[in-house]
Amino acid sequence: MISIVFFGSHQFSTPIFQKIIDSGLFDIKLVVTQPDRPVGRKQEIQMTGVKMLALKYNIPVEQPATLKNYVLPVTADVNIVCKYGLIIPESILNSAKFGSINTHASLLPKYRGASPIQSVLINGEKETGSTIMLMDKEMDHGPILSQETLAIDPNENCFELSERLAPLEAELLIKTVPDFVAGKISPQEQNHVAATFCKELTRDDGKIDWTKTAIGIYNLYRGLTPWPGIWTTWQEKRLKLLKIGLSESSVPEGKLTAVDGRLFMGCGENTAIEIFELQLEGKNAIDARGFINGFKNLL
RNA sequence: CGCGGGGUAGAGCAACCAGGCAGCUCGCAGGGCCCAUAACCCUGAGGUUCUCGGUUCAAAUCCGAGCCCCGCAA
Repeated sequence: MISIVFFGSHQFSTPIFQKIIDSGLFDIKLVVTQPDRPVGRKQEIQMTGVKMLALKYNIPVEQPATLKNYVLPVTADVNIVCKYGLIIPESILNSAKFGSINTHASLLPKYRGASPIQSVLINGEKETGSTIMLMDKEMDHGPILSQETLAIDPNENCFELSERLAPLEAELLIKTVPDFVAGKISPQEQNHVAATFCKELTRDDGKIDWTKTAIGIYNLYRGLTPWPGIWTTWQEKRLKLLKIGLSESSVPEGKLTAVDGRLFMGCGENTAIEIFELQLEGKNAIDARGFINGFKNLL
């Protein structure tokens, strides 16, 4: 059995970790995940999903705050890293017998970085995929072991795409690792000149630029749903647009407009979106109809 | 004690600051108009104004305490 140390912190890592456990192919010696952190308005301390799983299966957990000078208490055949969230020093990467393997939710060398799933949607890509690769000291830079492509539905959002990508990635991973350890795969160097990058997203990335076209804004919406979501300002307040769609209507750019009980916003180049569900700062989320009824005199 | 908005009819809002019959847009029920309608006209039902206490002749409104929802922030 192949012994592994699993590194993961993000929500996306949880189903993949589950799959690794369920496969029964691996001897999981240790889980490394980020420290429990305060979350939400009440700042309640919460552990990562990966840690919850580890506890459930009685797997030892380490949560170093930093990996500087950190030494793994065990060594394994392979380190598997899946959205751990911190840069892992070379000394740790090289501590495993066969090295460290990373999963990345894009068709590398495209979309290296922290937000591949969001970014492909924002850019309106038609396809994406999963890549399993060896890690080196640069981010998402190592030789590729395997890759699989997935077509993107023009209307799916980040959550839905993640839900489809995660099992694909998990399958590919548990197939690739044993083959690699058995020497059946020769790693392929990435075509570094073709590399593109995506940064970590913040709430500010969800602020809508109404001079962009409707399709651009719709893609932003898809990429940032459910987090951090897209928003604009209205009556000096933050207005989140929770559910929108493309529209053929012709309405003024950047102006919230009600027509026949439906809500529209004009975008660049005479395009428009329709808003179905929205939320004003300090208020609950409501549908377009309720919004129009309440703010009729302001629309 | 991180900052801020809010709780009023089934939904969304107004009235609160300067206390005096609780209102608007929808929805719902009934009726009318129409070839017909989610359109239009008329009528109606539906409220412990989050809870508890205080001030007052009088509290949705002012004061105090509590519960709940939400936007930031992390």
